[in-house]
Amino acid sequence: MAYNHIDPLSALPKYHQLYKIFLRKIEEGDWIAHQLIPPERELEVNYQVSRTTVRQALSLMGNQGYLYREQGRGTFVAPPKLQQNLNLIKGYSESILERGYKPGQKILFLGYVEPPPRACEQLELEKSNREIFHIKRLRFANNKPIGIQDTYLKLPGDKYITEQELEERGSLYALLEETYGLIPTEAIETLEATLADEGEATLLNIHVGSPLLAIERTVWSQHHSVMEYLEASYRGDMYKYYARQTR
Amino acid sequence: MAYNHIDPLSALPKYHQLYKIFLRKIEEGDWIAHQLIPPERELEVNYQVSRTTVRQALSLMGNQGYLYREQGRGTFVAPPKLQQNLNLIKGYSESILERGYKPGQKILFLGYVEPPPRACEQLELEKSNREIFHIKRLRFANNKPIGIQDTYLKLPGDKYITEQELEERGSLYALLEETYGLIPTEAIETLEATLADEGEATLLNIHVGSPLLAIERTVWSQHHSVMEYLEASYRGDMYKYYARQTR
DNA sequence: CAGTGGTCTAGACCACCGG
DNA sequence: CGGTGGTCTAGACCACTGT
Repeated sequence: MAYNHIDPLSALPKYHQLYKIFLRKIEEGDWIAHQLIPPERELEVNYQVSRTTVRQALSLMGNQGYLYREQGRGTFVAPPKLQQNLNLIKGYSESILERGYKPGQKILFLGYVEPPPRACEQLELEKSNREIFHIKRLRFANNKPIGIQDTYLKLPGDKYITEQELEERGSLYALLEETYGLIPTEAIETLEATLADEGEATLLNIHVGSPLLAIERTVWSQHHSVMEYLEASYRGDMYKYYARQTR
Repeated sequence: MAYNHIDPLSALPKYHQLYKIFLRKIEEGDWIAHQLIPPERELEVNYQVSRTTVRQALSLMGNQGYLYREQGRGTFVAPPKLQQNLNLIKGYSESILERGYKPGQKILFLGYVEPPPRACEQLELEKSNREIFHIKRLRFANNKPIGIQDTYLKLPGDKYITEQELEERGSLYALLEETYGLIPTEAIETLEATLADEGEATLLNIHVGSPLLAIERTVWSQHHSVMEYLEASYRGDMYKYYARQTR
C-alpha cells in the first residue's frame, strides 16, 4: 500500500490513497492538533495530482472530522475526539470490540415468526400475516450479560440462517454481507430509557426496575430497501451510546 | 430566489442554488421515492452549469440522505425517513419545536461557579479552581416538565448572561451566536439510562426510581475550541432520541 | 499585497449496468 | 453496445485572511 506517495496504477482511487496518507500523518503524530497543514497547491505538487483530487481527499477528511478549513487562513488538524468514526453503522460485536471488550452472544430463538405490528410497519410488510425471520439473542461483553436483541430480517427469497452459521461468524452483518451480499448502508435509531421487567431482569441478571437503554433500529441496504428491524435493551449501568453531530 | 433556474449573479454558489432546486423537487412531490432523476449530463445542460457543479449539488443531496446513486444505473430519490436532518446540532427549543410541541424553561440557577471535575475535563480547563458560567434549567414541552439541564459555558472574557436575555430568546444557542458570535459546529453526545433520585423526581414530577435518559454533550465552536459542556436528564417516558448512521 | 481555500469550467477516460 | 455515475486533469477567477 501507499506509504508516502500515490500509485497511479492502484485500483484505489488517487483521492482515497491520499486520504489514507493524510490519516496516517495524524495517527502517527506527524500532524498534531490545530497544526496548519500544507496548502492545497503545495500538496498538489508534492503528490503529483491535480488540485481537485487533493480537495476531494481533504473534503473526506473534513467530513469525518479530522480536519477543519478556514478560508484565507488554511487547513488545520482537528483535535482528537472520543471516537472519530461515530455515526457509522456497526454491529454489536464491532462496537464492543472497539471499546476494548470481548463480545459474546447466546442465541435464544431463531426462525420464522409472525412479525409484531411495530416490525411490520418498519419493515414495510404488506400482509400482516406474512412471516419474517427472527433472531433473539442475549449479548455479552467480557462474558457478562449486557443486553437483549430482537432482530427481524427481510431475507431474499425465503432463506434461512442456521444457528451454526451465526455462531461461527459472531457478526450478523458480516454473515449477511458474505452470504446474501446485503450491505447495511443507512440506519435510523431511536433511544429511550425504560425499566427492566421480570423477563429482562432474569436474562440480564439484574433487579426488576433497573434502568435499561432501549434502542430501536431500522436498517436499509445498499439497494435502499429495508433489510432489518432491531429492538434491543441494554443495561443502563453497563452500556453507553455515542453520537456525533455537526452543523 | 431561484425557482427553477440558476442565477449566475447570486451570492449563493451555483451548486447551492441547484441543491435547493433539487430539494424543492422532492418536497413538492415532483420527484418521488425511488424515482430515477435525469442523468448528470442532462442536468448540466438544463441548468447551464458544468458537470462538476451538478455533481457537487448531487453529492450534497446524497450526503444528507435525499438521493442515492448507483453506478451504471443512475441517481434515485431516497425514500423519506422519520427526519431527514438528523445529526445536526440543535438546541432544546428547536428540537422540541420540530416535534410539534411548545418548548419552555424555568431557570433554576445562573452564574459563575467552581466547575465539577467532569466539566473541567471536558472543557479543558487548566486550573481546577477556575470559575465557569453555569446555567441550571428545568425544561418543558407543552408546559409539562420533561428534563433538567446543567450547562457549563466557556464565555469569551468574563462575560455574563442575564436571566432576562435568556428568557427573551428562549434559545441559548441563538443568544450565544448573536451576542458572542459563537456558532456550535460539532458536538459529541453520550447517552445512558439511569433512575431518578429524589431531587430529579421532585423537579420532574415523577416517582423516585423512574427511568431517565441521561445525556452528556460537549460542543465545539466554529473555531474548534470547546464552548459548552452539558449534562441533561430527560423523562424516559416522554423523551426520545433520534440518530442516523451511514456506512 | 500575496497566499489561502471556495467555486467553476470543459473536457477526458474509466467502471459498471442493462439491453 | 450506449448510457450511467466515478475519477481526474489543467486551468481560471473569486472571497477572505493576514501583513
